[in-house]
Amino acid sequence: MVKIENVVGSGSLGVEFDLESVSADLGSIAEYDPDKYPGMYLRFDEDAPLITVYRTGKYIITGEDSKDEAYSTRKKFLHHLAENGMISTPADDRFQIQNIVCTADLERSLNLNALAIGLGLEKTEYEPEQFPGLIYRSPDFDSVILLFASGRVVITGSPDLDSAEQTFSILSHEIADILNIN
DNA sequence: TAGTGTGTTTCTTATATAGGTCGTATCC
DNA sequence: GGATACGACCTATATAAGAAACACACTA
Repeated sequence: MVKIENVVGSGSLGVEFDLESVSADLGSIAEYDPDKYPGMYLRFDEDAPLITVYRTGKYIITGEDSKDEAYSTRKKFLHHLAENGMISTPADDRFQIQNIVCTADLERSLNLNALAIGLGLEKTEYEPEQFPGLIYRSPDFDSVILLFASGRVVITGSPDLDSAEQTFSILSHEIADILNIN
């Protein structure tokens, strides 16, 4: 079972913003400190996902746990800008999901040293002194996989859930083969 | 050598994972 | 004061974005 933990999407509104005045107009939902970072942060609620808006009109949505919710947040964001007269509607913002972070569980503990050898040393990085997880990069996948001794798995870099599920399925079979051989 | 131009790196945000370290709090 | 417990934060991964700070190459 692959579960989405974070979705990152980006778009471009094709208009330039004066972030100083935009943040002043939007009030408490906006946070802008150009000395700290050139982007303006926008959050509709305390636990809501974060929207980072740039001077060029480009923006990033992070912190959603599904693709649909990311699109829903984008819709709310565009509606809010239109309501405040900052953009015209309908806006063609070329919004795209860029990255999905997923977790999964192999439901068995793993010997990461053995797994690094089995999966191929050229495709894996495992330095437990530096980081407790094994990093697996296969040319067969779009994404990068982090494997932990507990059997928990993090899949990151996927453009969609189908791709992450496919990656996890292939990985599960590869690991099963390795463990059966050993 | 100084100035300019280009390219690279770092910063920030979200999120899971887990081991290690560090600081703070509580108890004896 | 010492021991233990707990939380926070660091490490790494992907991804977008813009700006600043660098490093390096080239020309005058």
